[in-house]
Amino acid sequence: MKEKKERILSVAQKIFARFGIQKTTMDEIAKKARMGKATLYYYFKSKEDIFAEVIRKESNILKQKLNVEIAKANTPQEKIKAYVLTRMKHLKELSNYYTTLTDEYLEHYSFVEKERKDFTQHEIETLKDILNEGIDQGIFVMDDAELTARMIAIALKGLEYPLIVEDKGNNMESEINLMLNILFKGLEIR
Amino acid sequence: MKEKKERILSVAQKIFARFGIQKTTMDEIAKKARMGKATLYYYFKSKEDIFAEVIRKESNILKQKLNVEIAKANTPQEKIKAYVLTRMKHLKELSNYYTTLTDEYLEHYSFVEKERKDFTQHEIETLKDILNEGIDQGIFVMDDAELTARMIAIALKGLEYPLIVEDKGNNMESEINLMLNILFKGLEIR
DNA sequence: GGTTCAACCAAAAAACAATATTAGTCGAAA
DNA sequence: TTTCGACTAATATTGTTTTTTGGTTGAACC
Repeated sequence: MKEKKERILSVAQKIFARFGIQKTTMDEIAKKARMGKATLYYYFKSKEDIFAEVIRKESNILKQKLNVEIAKANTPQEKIKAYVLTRMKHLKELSNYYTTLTDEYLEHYSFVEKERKDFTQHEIETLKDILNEGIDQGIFVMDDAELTARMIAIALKGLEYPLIVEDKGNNMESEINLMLNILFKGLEIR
Repeated sequence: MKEKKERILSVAQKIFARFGIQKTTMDEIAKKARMGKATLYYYFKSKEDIFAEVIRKESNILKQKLNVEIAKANTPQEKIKAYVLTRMKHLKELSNYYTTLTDEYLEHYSFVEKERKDFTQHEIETLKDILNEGIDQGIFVMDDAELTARMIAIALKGLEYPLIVEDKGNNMESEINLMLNILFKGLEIR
C-alpha cells in the first residue's frame, strides 16, 4: 500500500526535523504513524533507510522548485538570480526546520554525503546549462562553462554557512543581489 | 622574563597542534618547557589563556604575512590575488598542521570566535583599502567599497571549507585564478 | 500472497560507582 | 620577582549493571 509508506515518511520527516536521527526511536515513528513498529520494517529495511528516503524526497522537492523558478525567468541573469535566491532561501528554511539535525550532519551518514554529491552534480549541470544559454545568446563570455559552473557551485556551497547560519536573518536577498551584480559585471571598470 | 613566556607559547603551540586542547595537559606543557606546572600559572592564568594567546599569535603572523604580500604586488588586481592566495594557502597549511584541532574548533571556545571576528574585521578593512585604491586609480568601479569588501570576505570565508577540506590538495591555485578572473571581468560580455 | 503486530533478542546506550587525572591554588623557598 | 612541591576540588576514565532500542520471527489476519 503506497499510502502507508507515505505516511511513515511524512511522520518520520517531522520527528527527524525536531529531534534528529539519534534521538528518534522507531517506536516513536510507529506510534505517530499509528502502526506497530514491526510494520515499519515491512516498508523500510532500517531507520537509516527511512532517513535516506526523507532526505532524497526533500532534495527532489528543491530540485523541482528550482526548475520551476528557472523556467519562469527570462534572461540568463534572471535565471541565475532566481536559482541562487531560491536555493538559499529554501536551505535557510530547511536549516531553521532541522534545528537539531544541523549538528548531526557532521556525523558520518554516507547517504547524506551521497545525496549531497548528487545534488552538487545536478547543480553544476543546471548552472552550466544557464551559462551556455547565456553564451549562445551572446550575453555571457567565459573560457570554460563547465569549470565556471563548478566554481559558482563551490562558491554557493561555501556561502551556505556564512549566509545562512552566521548572517542572522538579515537582508540575505540584497546581499545576494550585490554578489550577483559583481558576478555579472565584474569589478573592473568597463 | 619575556623569554620564558615565549618558550611556553612555542611549546604549547606544538603540542596543541598535535593533540588539541583537551588532550594536552598542563604537566605535559610544563615538562616540555622544562619548568614546574605551577610556573605556567605565573605567566598565564589558565590553559584556555595559553591557547588563546597561541591563536592570537598565529593570527598576527598571518596578518603580517598578508601585508607583506600585498605590499609586494603592484596593481590592485595583483594585490587581491596575492591576498586571496596567501590567505588560502596559509589556512590550508594550518589545517594540515592542526589535524586534531579541526574537530575541536566546533566546540565553544569563545576566544576562537572572538579572534575570528577580529580577523574578519581586519580582512574587510584590508580588502576595502585595496578596492578603494583600485577605484582611485580608475581601475575598479562599484557602488559601495565597504559592502563589496564585506561580500568578498564572506565569499572567502565560505570558500575555506570546500577549497581547503573538500578539494583534496588539487590545483587550488588555478581554481582561485579562475574565480578572481570572474571577479574582475564578470560574466557578461564586454 | 500481501500486510500487521506481539513477543523476543542482541546490541547499544544510559546510569551508576569506583578510580585516576588533571586544572588550578598556596605557601614556602630561592 | 620567580619557581615549584604539595595539595585539592573538579573532571575524566574505567568497569559494571540496567534500560532502551533497532531489528527479527512467526503466527494471525485479510
